[in-house]
Amino acid sequence: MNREIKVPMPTLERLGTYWKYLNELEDNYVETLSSANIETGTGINAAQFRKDLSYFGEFGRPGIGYNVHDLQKRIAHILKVDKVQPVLLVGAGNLGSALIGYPGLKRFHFHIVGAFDIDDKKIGSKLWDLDVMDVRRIKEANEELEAKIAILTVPPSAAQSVTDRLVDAGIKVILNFAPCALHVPESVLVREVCFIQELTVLSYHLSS
Amino acid sequence: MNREIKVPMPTLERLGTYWKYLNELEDNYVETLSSANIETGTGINAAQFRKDLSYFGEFGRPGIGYNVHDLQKRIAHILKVDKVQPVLLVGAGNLGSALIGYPGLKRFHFHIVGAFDIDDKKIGSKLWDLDVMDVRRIKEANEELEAKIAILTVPPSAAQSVTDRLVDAGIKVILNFAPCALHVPESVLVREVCFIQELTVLSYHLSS
DNA sequence: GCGAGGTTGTGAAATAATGCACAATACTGA
DNA sequence: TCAGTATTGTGCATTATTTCACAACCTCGC
Repeated sequence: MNREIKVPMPTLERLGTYWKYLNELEDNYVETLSSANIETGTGINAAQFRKDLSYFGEFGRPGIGYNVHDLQKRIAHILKVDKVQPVLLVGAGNLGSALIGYPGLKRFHFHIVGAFDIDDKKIGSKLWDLDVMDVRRIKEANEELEAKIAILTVPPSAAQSVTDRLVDAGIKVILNFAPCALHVPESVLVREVCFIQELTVLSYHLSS
Repeated sequence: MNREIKVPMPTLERLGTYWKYLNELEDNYVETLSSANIETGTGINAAQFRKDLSYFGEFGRPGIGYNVHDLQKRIAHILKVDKVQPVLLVGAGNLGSALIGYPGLKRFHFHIVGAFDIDDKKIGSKLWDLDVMDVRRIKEANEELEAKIAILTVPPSAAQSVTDRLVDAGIKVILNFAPCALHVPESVLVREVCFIQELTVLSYHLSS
């Protein structure tokens, strides 16, 4: 283990996979597992799993394996999902609405605590159990909500201006569903989710 | 250029980014660009862009750069998105509905031609302009539709059984939104889209 | 026609990620 | 107690990916 070296991005991404799998095992009352079980369950190489964990300390016992509950808790702590994470959602369209209704978010401790839009027709309406608020008041609203994470489901034309507001409102990381590159300060991290891009990769593999 | 060597996955993924960006430039009547422009516009290193293209041939002219329209067309051809790609969608819930209504799909030549569900209450209803069909009849339906691509937006508990049907119906690639690993034959390619995992990566970066 | 300035395509170097292999450790049963 | 079997954590070899650096090429203006 070595806390000084920065953790590779692929390791971080796999950590989420492990965590989801461990949650599933816990639900099924599995108490113990080995790295070989991880390989069977997730398709990720057993040595890779052990190496990934080694960035953060020691988690298992030689000859024994890992305790499912402990490992789940410790990975949750590393990923900062051991407590509820408040999340803002901007863009109350079809996709935004679908995300708010997505049961996985709550299950994994991401709670959408505020929904915003720029469209006067949407502002004030209900989206599930949330009131859609005016995106122009997002800074004000987030003084109370104190979210650091935002999900962006606006059309690409609005994405940059909304992003500027989010940064101003104290948002530190953004999950961007708009198919466009966002310009943010160094300190803010953006991850893109692009269905089109996923589909093009798949499309390429047809008949080749 | 070397057609014998298999193209790295990261290259393939970036190809989609280039293609989207080229479409945008075309819309803005830009005729010519250099690899340096790509770096500015997409954040991807200029040499990386040139190397990526080199897997498929020569595209630019030394001293000049690239023709936007030509490059767009040639990348579209490589990705097999130069013609309309028919797509099946299984799972007529919130997320499925949002995807059908997502304008980006049509714009980039992915046309959802059939929607399916297992729930009798949904079968027969309309989703936008599509009739929701019985997933048990998907093979039959796809004999006419001839889609090779499927999007899966069912709950994890149903994912594997639906996947088996999709494979049986001649689907070759699957975009999986269900948060679970799918078991498919060698010849079928699956890509996972997992919001939770994206959020955990972002969450990790809070305050570190 | 030629030099200056710009740009590609690509071999080679540098960097990053993965997977092997093994010492160290733990349990089980005879 | 000890042999046999299982499993971790990690150094190192391997493989994959990115980036550098430069020859080859193109245009323009004088």
